[in-house]
Amino acid sequence: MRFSQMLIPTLKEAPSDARVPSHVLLVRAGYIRQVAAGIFSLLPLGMRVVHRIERIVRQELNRAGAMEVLLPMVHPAPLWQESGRWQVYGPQLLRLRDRKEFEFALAPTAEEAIVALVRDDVRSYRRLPLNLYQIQDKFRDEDRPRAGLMRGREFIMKDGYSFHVDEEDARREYQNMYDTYTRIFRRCGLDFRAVEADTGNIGGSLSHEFQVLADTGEDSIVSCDACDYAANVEKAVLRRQVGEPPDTSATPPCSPVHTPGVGRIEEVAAFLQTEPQRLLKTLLYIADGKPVAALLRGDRQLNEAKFRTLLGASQLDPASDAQVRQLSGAEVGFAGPVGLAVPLYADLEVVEMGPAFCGANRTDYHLQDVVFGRDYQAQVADLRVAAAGDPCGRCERGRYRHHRGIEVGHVFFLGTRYSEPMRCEFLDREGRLRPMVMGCYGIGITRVVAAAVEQNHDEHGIRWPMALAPFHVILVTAGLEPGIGEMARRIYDDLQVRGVDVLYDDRDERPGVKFKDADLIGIPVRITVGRKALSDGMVEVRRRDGKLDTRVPLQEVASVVSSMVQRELEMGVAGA
RNA sequence: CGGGGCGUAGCGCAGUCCGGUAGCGCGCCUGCUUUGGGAGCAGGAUGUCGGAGGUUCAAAUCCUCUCGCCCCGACCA
Repeated sequence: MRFSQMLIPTLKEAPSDARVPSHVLLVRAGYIRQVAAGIFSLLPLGMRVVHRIERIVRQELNRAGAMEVLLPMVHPAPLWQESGRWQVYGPQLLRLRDRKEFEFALAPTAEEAIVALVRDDVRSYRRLPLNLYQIQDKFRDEDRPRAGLMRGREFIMKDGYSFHVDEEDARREYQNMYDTYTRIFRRCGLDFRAVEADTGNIGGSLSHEFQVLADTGEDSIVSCDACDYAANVEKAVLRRQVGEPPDTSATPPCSPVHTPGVGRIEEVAAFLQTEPQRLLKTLLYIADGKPVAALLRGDRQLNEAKFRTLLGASQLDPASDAQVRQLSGAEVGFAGPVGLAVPLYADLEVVEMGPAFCGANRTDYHLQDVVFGRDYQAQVADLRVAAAGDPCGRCERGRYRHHRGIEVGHVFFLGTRYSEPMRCEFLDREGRLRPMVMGCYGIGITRVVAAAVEQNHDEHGIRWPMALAPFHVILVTAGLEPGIGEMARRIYDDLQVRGVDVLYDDRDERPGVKFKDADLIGIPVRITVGRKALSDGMVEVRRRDGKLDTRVPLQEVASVVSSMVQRELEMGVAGA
C-alpha cells in the first residue's frame, strides 16, 4: 500500500478530550475518530489492526472446533423477556421501537439469540456438543464511557456460546476455550494473565478473565509470588491463618474516648494519633431486609461479593444514614461491635488486630482497648478486598502482588441459566428431556486494540507487536534523486512477493515528517532508502522497539526483513 | 445519579469579566526555494462562535432554557 493513496490523517496535537495513551495515540496516528461519547469510527489503519486480531481469533477458534455464525444486532424484546433480562438489565440496554411501536434492544450480548437459534434446531444429544461464535458490534449504554476504545459504548466483540449434554462436558469445553484464549492472546503478542473472576449474579463457580497488564487498566488483579494463583481482587481469596493472635491478657478493659465530630476513619486515626490499622471499622448493611454488620481493619475494604456469598443473600445494600442511626443509636461514624444488636461478621484480619479503637455506638465517642473475643464475638470469614502483600489463599507461603489490568477476554461457565427458562432442551440417550448446559466466552476485539497500545507505546507513538501491526514494514524514501524511488519500488515489490505487508511512504515530504509519522503509527520495522543507499548500496533497517538499527545491502534487505517478520509472527504460534 | 470543567475553522487555543460585527498556531490550497527527525518565503481558502429563545441600536460576549463532550465521585461509617 502506498502512503500517498491511503487515508492516514495524522495529527501533531492530541485531541483535548483524550486522556489515556491509547486514545491519544490512536487518534493522533489516524486509526480512529470519535463520533459521540464512547462511539468511534475505525479508519483504514484501525480496520487493518482489527482484521489482524479477528484473523487470529477465527483461526484459533475454528481450530478448537467452534463455528462462526452471525446473529442479528437488533433483538426483539420478547426474546429478552423470556430470559428475564429485559427487566433486569437496566439502562445499559439500549431499547428502541420500530415504526409499528414494537420494542427491540441493541444487543449488548447474545445469549438469548443463540439459545433461540439452538433450541429450535437441536433436539438430540447426537447433535451436541456445539460451540458457536460470532464477531459483531455490540452496544452497551455505559454509565460513563471513557478512555477511548477501552470502555466504549459501541464496540466489536467476539462472543461464543457452547452447548452440552452435561456439566462435565461443559467443563471440558471451558478448559478448551481457556487454552484457546491463552493461544490467542499469546499470538497477539500481549503480556496478559488469566485470572479467576467473580461470577457475579449469574452464579456458578467457573470464570476466568484474561487481563492485559497495563497501568491504565480499570481492573485490579493480584497474583501470588509463590504459586500460579491469580485473581481479580473482587474474587481473590485470602489465607485463613497468618500469624498468632496477639496476647491481650494484659489489655485493660475497654473504655470510652471523647471524639467530638470525628467519624471518618482517617479523622479518627488522626484525632487519636494512631494509624487506621489500629481502628476497627464497622459497616452496617441490610441483607434481604435484615441488618448485618461487617468488621474490618480500618484501612481495609469490604468485598461485598464475598459478604453476600457468605450471607447467602440475594440483596445486599449499605444501610442508609437513618438506618445506621437507628441500629447503632448514634450518628453515622460512631458504630462499633460492642453491644451492637446485629449479627457480626469479622474479617480474618480482625482476629489478629490486638487492642483496637472502634465506634462506641454513641455520638462523639469511640472505645479504646477493644479486644476480639473478650469485648465482642463475631463470625470470622474472608471478607476483605485482597491487596498487595496479602497472604495467598491458595498456597502456604505466597504473598500477593498487585497489577492493573484491562479485561480483554472472559470465559464463563453458564450452566442452565438461559437454557432452563428459555427451554433449550434436548432428548438424551434415554429419551428424557433435559436442559443443555452452557458456557459463554467473550473477547473484546476493539478493546484488544486499545490494550495493545497501552502496553506498547513510548513518547513518540505506538509500538505494535508484529502480529497486530497494520503493516509489518514501513518503507521510507529520503531524498529526491530518481534512483532512490526506483530502489524503493524494487524493495517494495520484493517484500510483497514474500508476503510481507508493506506501507510504502512515497509522499513528497521531508524525511523528518516521514520518520515522525512512522514512529507515531508504530509499524515494527522501518526500511529507509536514502541518498547513502545510492552511493554504497546499503539501506537502513530499524526496528520501532529499538532492538535493531543497522544497514543492510540493497539486494539482501527483502529476504532479511521478511524472515525477521516471519520469525516474529510464528513466535506465538508455537505448537500450531 | 451527584459534583466539576469545557463547547469559537479539520486539530490545538485566544477573545467572554468590561457588548461594537472574529483572531493566533498547526493543518489545507497555489507558487518559488528547501529535502535525514514535524522547513522557509509569498499569496490564498475555510466559521450556523453547540442550539433555541430573550435583553439591546448592536450579542461569541449579558439573561433563560436546552444539547453535546471531558473529568471526578457514585460502599467504606
